[in-house]
Amino acid sequence: MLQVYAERMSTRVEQKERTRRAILDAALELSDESTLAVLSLRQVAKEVGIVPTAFYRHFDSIEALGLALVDESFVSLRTMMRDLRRGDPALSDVVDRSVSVLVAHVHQDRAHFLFIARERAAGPPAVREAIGHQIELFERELATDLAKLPGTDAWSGEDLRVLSNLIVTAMVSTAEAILGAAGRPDAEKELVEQARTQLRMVLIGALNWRSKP
Amino acid sequence: MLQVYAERMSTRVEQKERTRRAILDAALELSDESTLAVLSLRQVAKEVGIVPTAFYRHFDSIEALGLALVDESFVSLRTMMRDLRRGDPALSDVVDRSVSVLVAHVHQDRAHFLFIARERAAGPPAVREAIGHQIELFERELATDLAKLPGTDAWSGEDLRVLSNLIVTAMVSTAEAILGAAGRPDAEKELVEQARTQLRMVLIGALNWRSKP
DNA sequence: CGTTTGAGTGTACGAACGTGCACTGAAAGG
DNA sequence: CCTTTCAGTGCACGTTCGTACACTCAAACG
Repeated sequence: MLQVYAERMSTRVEQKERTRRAILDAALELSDESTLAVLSLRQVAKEVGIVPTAFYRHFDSIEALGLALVDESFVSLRTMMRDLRRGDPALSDVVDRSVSVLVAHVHQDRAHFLFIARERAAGPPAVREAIGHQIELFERELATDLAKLPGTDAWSGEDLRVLSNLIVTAMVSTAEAILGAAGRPDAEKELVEQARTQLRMVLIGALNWRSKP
Repeated sequence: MLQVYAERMSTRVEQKERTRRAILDAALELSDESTLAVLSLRQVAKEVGIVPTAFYRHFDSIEALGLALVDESFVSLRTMMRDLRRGDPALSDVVDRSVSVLVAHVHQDRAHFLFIARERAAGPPAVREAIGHQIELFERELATDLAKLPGTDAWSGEDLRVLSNLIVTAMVSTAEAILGAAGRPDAEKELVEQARTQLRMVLIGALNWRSKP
């Protein structure tokens, strides 16, 4: 039953995985216009080239499909986080580098970012919850990273969490704005500059924290 | 034709306005579950108690209804802004007061805030655009208010705009979080405290701006 | 090599959708 | 008082939807 010596993927499961991928891709593409909530099983099936009922071989419902897309999207984001963590130099250029990495990933994984931005606010409750949970994990990771920076010794864990939330919120907003500025490089450039300035403002506030409570 | 001496509203237009209001209210209520995009004309009509085709006597489409709801929602927000501007004392308590006013208005106009939060990200393009435009106006108003505060003399208009955007972004995020924390007063209390801390951090950063560029 | 498995097919159904069209009847207007 | 206006009615249509059910047929299994 189980192919222990995986010399080659059996064609059966290969084909199933290929169809599953096609469904995920089609859903991602189709939900770019409007929302997951208005995405019909039949639309997806037609786009993929299968009969509607065959959809159930892969997902129980559109909502289950949505949860799979959330997981997939956040894999991209974790890659981004890893890129960000490569070398943690002084504060001097950490801002520029962070924003650059964010922008690069937004372009590279446009569909996933669009999906998250939309469904975060308007998706089915389960999807919204899943996204909220992932973002919360992000905030926690950022907090532990921030704790490693010099000058944060006297900070409480609570303050670190609050600061992380502020930064993540600002970055999410920046990502959404960049998505909305597609095809207008000048507008995007301005947004990038704005994000850098904001991040610097926040960091300056953070570094002066506790001294002026 | 025009009732110049408006002794009493004629019953005809009164009734029409009443139905229009009922449609707006029904749409607001129904779109709380899911999105405007999945809201059907027939659902709204049934909720209101009219026949589907009668809907067209008031709106051309669900999207037009959405635009009307955007206008209506931002009337609430402008009321909030006016409340905020009443007396502009020292920075000392401006933060606490601003957050309190925001929270009060979120509770008072819950449906409108929910509508804006959802449609901002997932509504029809025209609706998204209208919301984005209104938020931009907010940022501009906030920028002119900030310019009146002491200590901002050396600021460029650009920096003011960037700061306003950051603050508005944080407040929008706070409002969304509070909406999501309905019925959990402890969680809300924590969110309020977080918002206050964040606003203070940002203001400290702003006040030290230019000195540490 | 015969048997089992399961991804994908084909048909068919009832429900909900947007909208066109002809209508009614009471309030507003002259 | 007679006429016009128009919010709301009632019906009918073609589409799209989710899903049930019985099926095929090739790969995988033993």
